[in-house]
Order: sequence, then structure tokens, then C-alpha cells
Amino acid sequence: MEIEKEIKQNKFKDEIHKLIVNQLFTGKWITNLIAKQLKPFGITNQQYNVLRILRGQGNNYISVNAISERMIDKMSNVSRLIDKLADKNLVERKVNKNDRRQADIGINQKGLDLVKAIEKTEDDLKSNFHTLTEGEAKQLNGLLDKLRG
Amino acid sequence: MEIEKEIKQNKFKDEIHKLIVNQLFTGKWITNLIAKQLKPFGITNQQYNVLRILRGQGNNYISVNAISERMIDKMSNVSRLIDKLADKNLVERKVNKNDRRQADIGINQKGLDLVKAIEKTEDDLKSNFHTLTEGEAKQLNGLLDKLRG
DNA sequence: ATACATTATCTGTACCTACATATATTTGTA
DNA sequence: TACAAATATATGTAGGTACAGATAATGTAT
Repeated sequence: MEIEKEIKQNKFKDEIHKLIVNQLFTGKWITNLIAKQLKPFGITNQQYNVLRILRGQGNNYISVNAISERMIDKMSNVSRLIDKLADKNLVERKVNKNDRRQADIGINQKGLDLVKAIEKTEDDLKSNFHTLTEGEAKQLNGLLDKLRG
Repeated sequence: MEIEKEIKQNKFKDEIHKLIVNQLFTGKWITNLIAKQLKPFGITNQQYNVLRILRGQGNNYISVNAISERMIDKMSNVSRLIDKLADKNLVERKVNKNDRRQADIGINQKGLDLVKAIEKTEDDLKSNFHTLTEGEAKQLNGLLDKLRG
């Protein structure tokens, strides 16, 4: 649906203003789709983002900082996200031997199993995105990259 | 910058997966730009969204529900946002005479002055978006609308 | 070796979000 | 008219965000 109808605004000052609103709205739309996907698994978007980052590291533990740098939302409070994941017994945390300030984090088997289970529902999520052709998706990716400069 | 570099991920499963991440990241990027713009004025993104909606209604008061329908983030808790705006003396709230369940909200002079002051900083915000031509912005808007179906 | 800056993480606080539930009022209907 | 359903808003709670500041360990310049 056109953004004008989504928020009942029939006129924008200019194309940039419309783009800002459209972009925010669409980001929110996707966030909500993912939240719904994750809800049955008792996990939040940010927690899932952390788990996937950790899985991407294989058996290596990585620092809180390294996780931050890889997150979609860099401003997430990773310390407390890790607390939550540790409470749920999905990740392990240990003090780095060379630098005792640093906490190294790794995903455990339970965490890996959870990510795998969630990934089985990926098709459901992706079905929301079949409105675009592969070419259009590429074009959109290019424009977003260009937008951010 | 390419999304791959922004989050240090060198490969996505497919174009859709990349698009999801890119879209979320870009939404967050804009949200943060706006938050920075608003910070000196002591107001949050959602509060600003409500104030602009109210200003768009001229001298008419509108219901909490009507505000929700016009918000970028429909899930915002408008009741409590209005509480905050009323505490800051930027809006007025009165019970609807025909339907006493309904709260009608309107912006006052102080609120209008604040919106006006913030709008004077719009050029700063927009300067972040000059990476795209007018045509590309239009194209991007079209793709976003199409994405959501 | 000591003092000072830097770095990595954690904690405190105010605000926002998502969802469930509560309260008050109005509407529809037997 | 009475009463259940629907509607409009408000509240409670768990989690997340943004930012400031605390804590502890490490690095560096003298």
C-alpha cells in the first residue's frame, strides 16, 4: 500500500520527506514481522541477532565489542542482551585470559538448536517479500546503500 | 557504505535476506539521525511524530485512536506519549462531550512554537539525504511501497 | 615503577514497545 | 429497559534503547 494511505497523510512536503517516513515505516513493518516469527520461541529480535552472530563465529568465542560491531542495531546494550541469553542457557561467557577486562561469548548446543528451529520458519517470513522480483530486490539494496552514503 | 561492511558480514544467503538486514539497518540509521536532531529540544521521535500529527489537524482536537492511525509506529503507546507531552505543557486533553470514553487531544501554542523551532533544523537533517537524486528517491519510494505489497 | 589515559564492560535512569488486561462508556438487541 | 458485546482509553509488566557514568584492567610516558 502507498505510504500516504498507511499513515493517512495525503501530501508530503517533498520526495525526501516522504522517503524518510516511508523508510521508517517499512523498517518498523519488517521488525514487527520478525518479532511475530520469533514470539513462539520466546526470544526477541535483538537476542536472535546476537545468536546468529555467535553461530557465524563457529566454535570461536568473541568479545562483547565484536558482537556490537556486527549487530544491526549498534546501540543495543549487548551486556544485558547477553545476560538474558545466559539466563536462558543459550550462550556461554568466559573471561579472556590475555585481557581480563574482556568477556568472551560463545553459543552453546541449546543455542544452536534454537537457531536451527527458528530457521525452519524462514520461508514463512520470506513469503512476505515475494512482491519484489530478484532484480528489484537488488535495485532496492543498491539504493539503500547509496542513500546512507 | 555497503551493508556488508556496516555489519561486517561478507555474505548473505540471498538477496531477500540481504534486503531485510539492509532495510532494518537503514531504518535504524534514520531513526538515530532524527533522535540527534531532536535531542537539543528535549523531545523524542515518537513525541515529535504526535506533535506534527496534531499540528496537521489545525485547531481541531482529535482522538487518541485517530493519532495512532496516523503514526509511523502504530504500536506506540499513545496514551502515555500524550501524558509526557501534557507534562511538558505542549498539548491539551479534554473529554469528548458526545462520547465520554474518548479523549480529544490538541496542540497548544507552546507545542506549535516547538515544532516550528525544530523545523528550522530540517535542512541539517536533509543534508544527510543528498546522496540520492530526486529520481532515485522517487524510485526508492516506489520500491518500498511495492515491497510491503 | 608510578601516574594518567585508554579500553572493555557493566550499571543506572528515563523513555519507548509489545502485549495482556482493566476500566469506563456506549451500542445493539432480546 | 436490562444486559452482553463492543469500543476508547488506560495501566501493568517484561524487555529494549540511548546516554551518562562507574569499575576494573591495561597501556604508555616519564
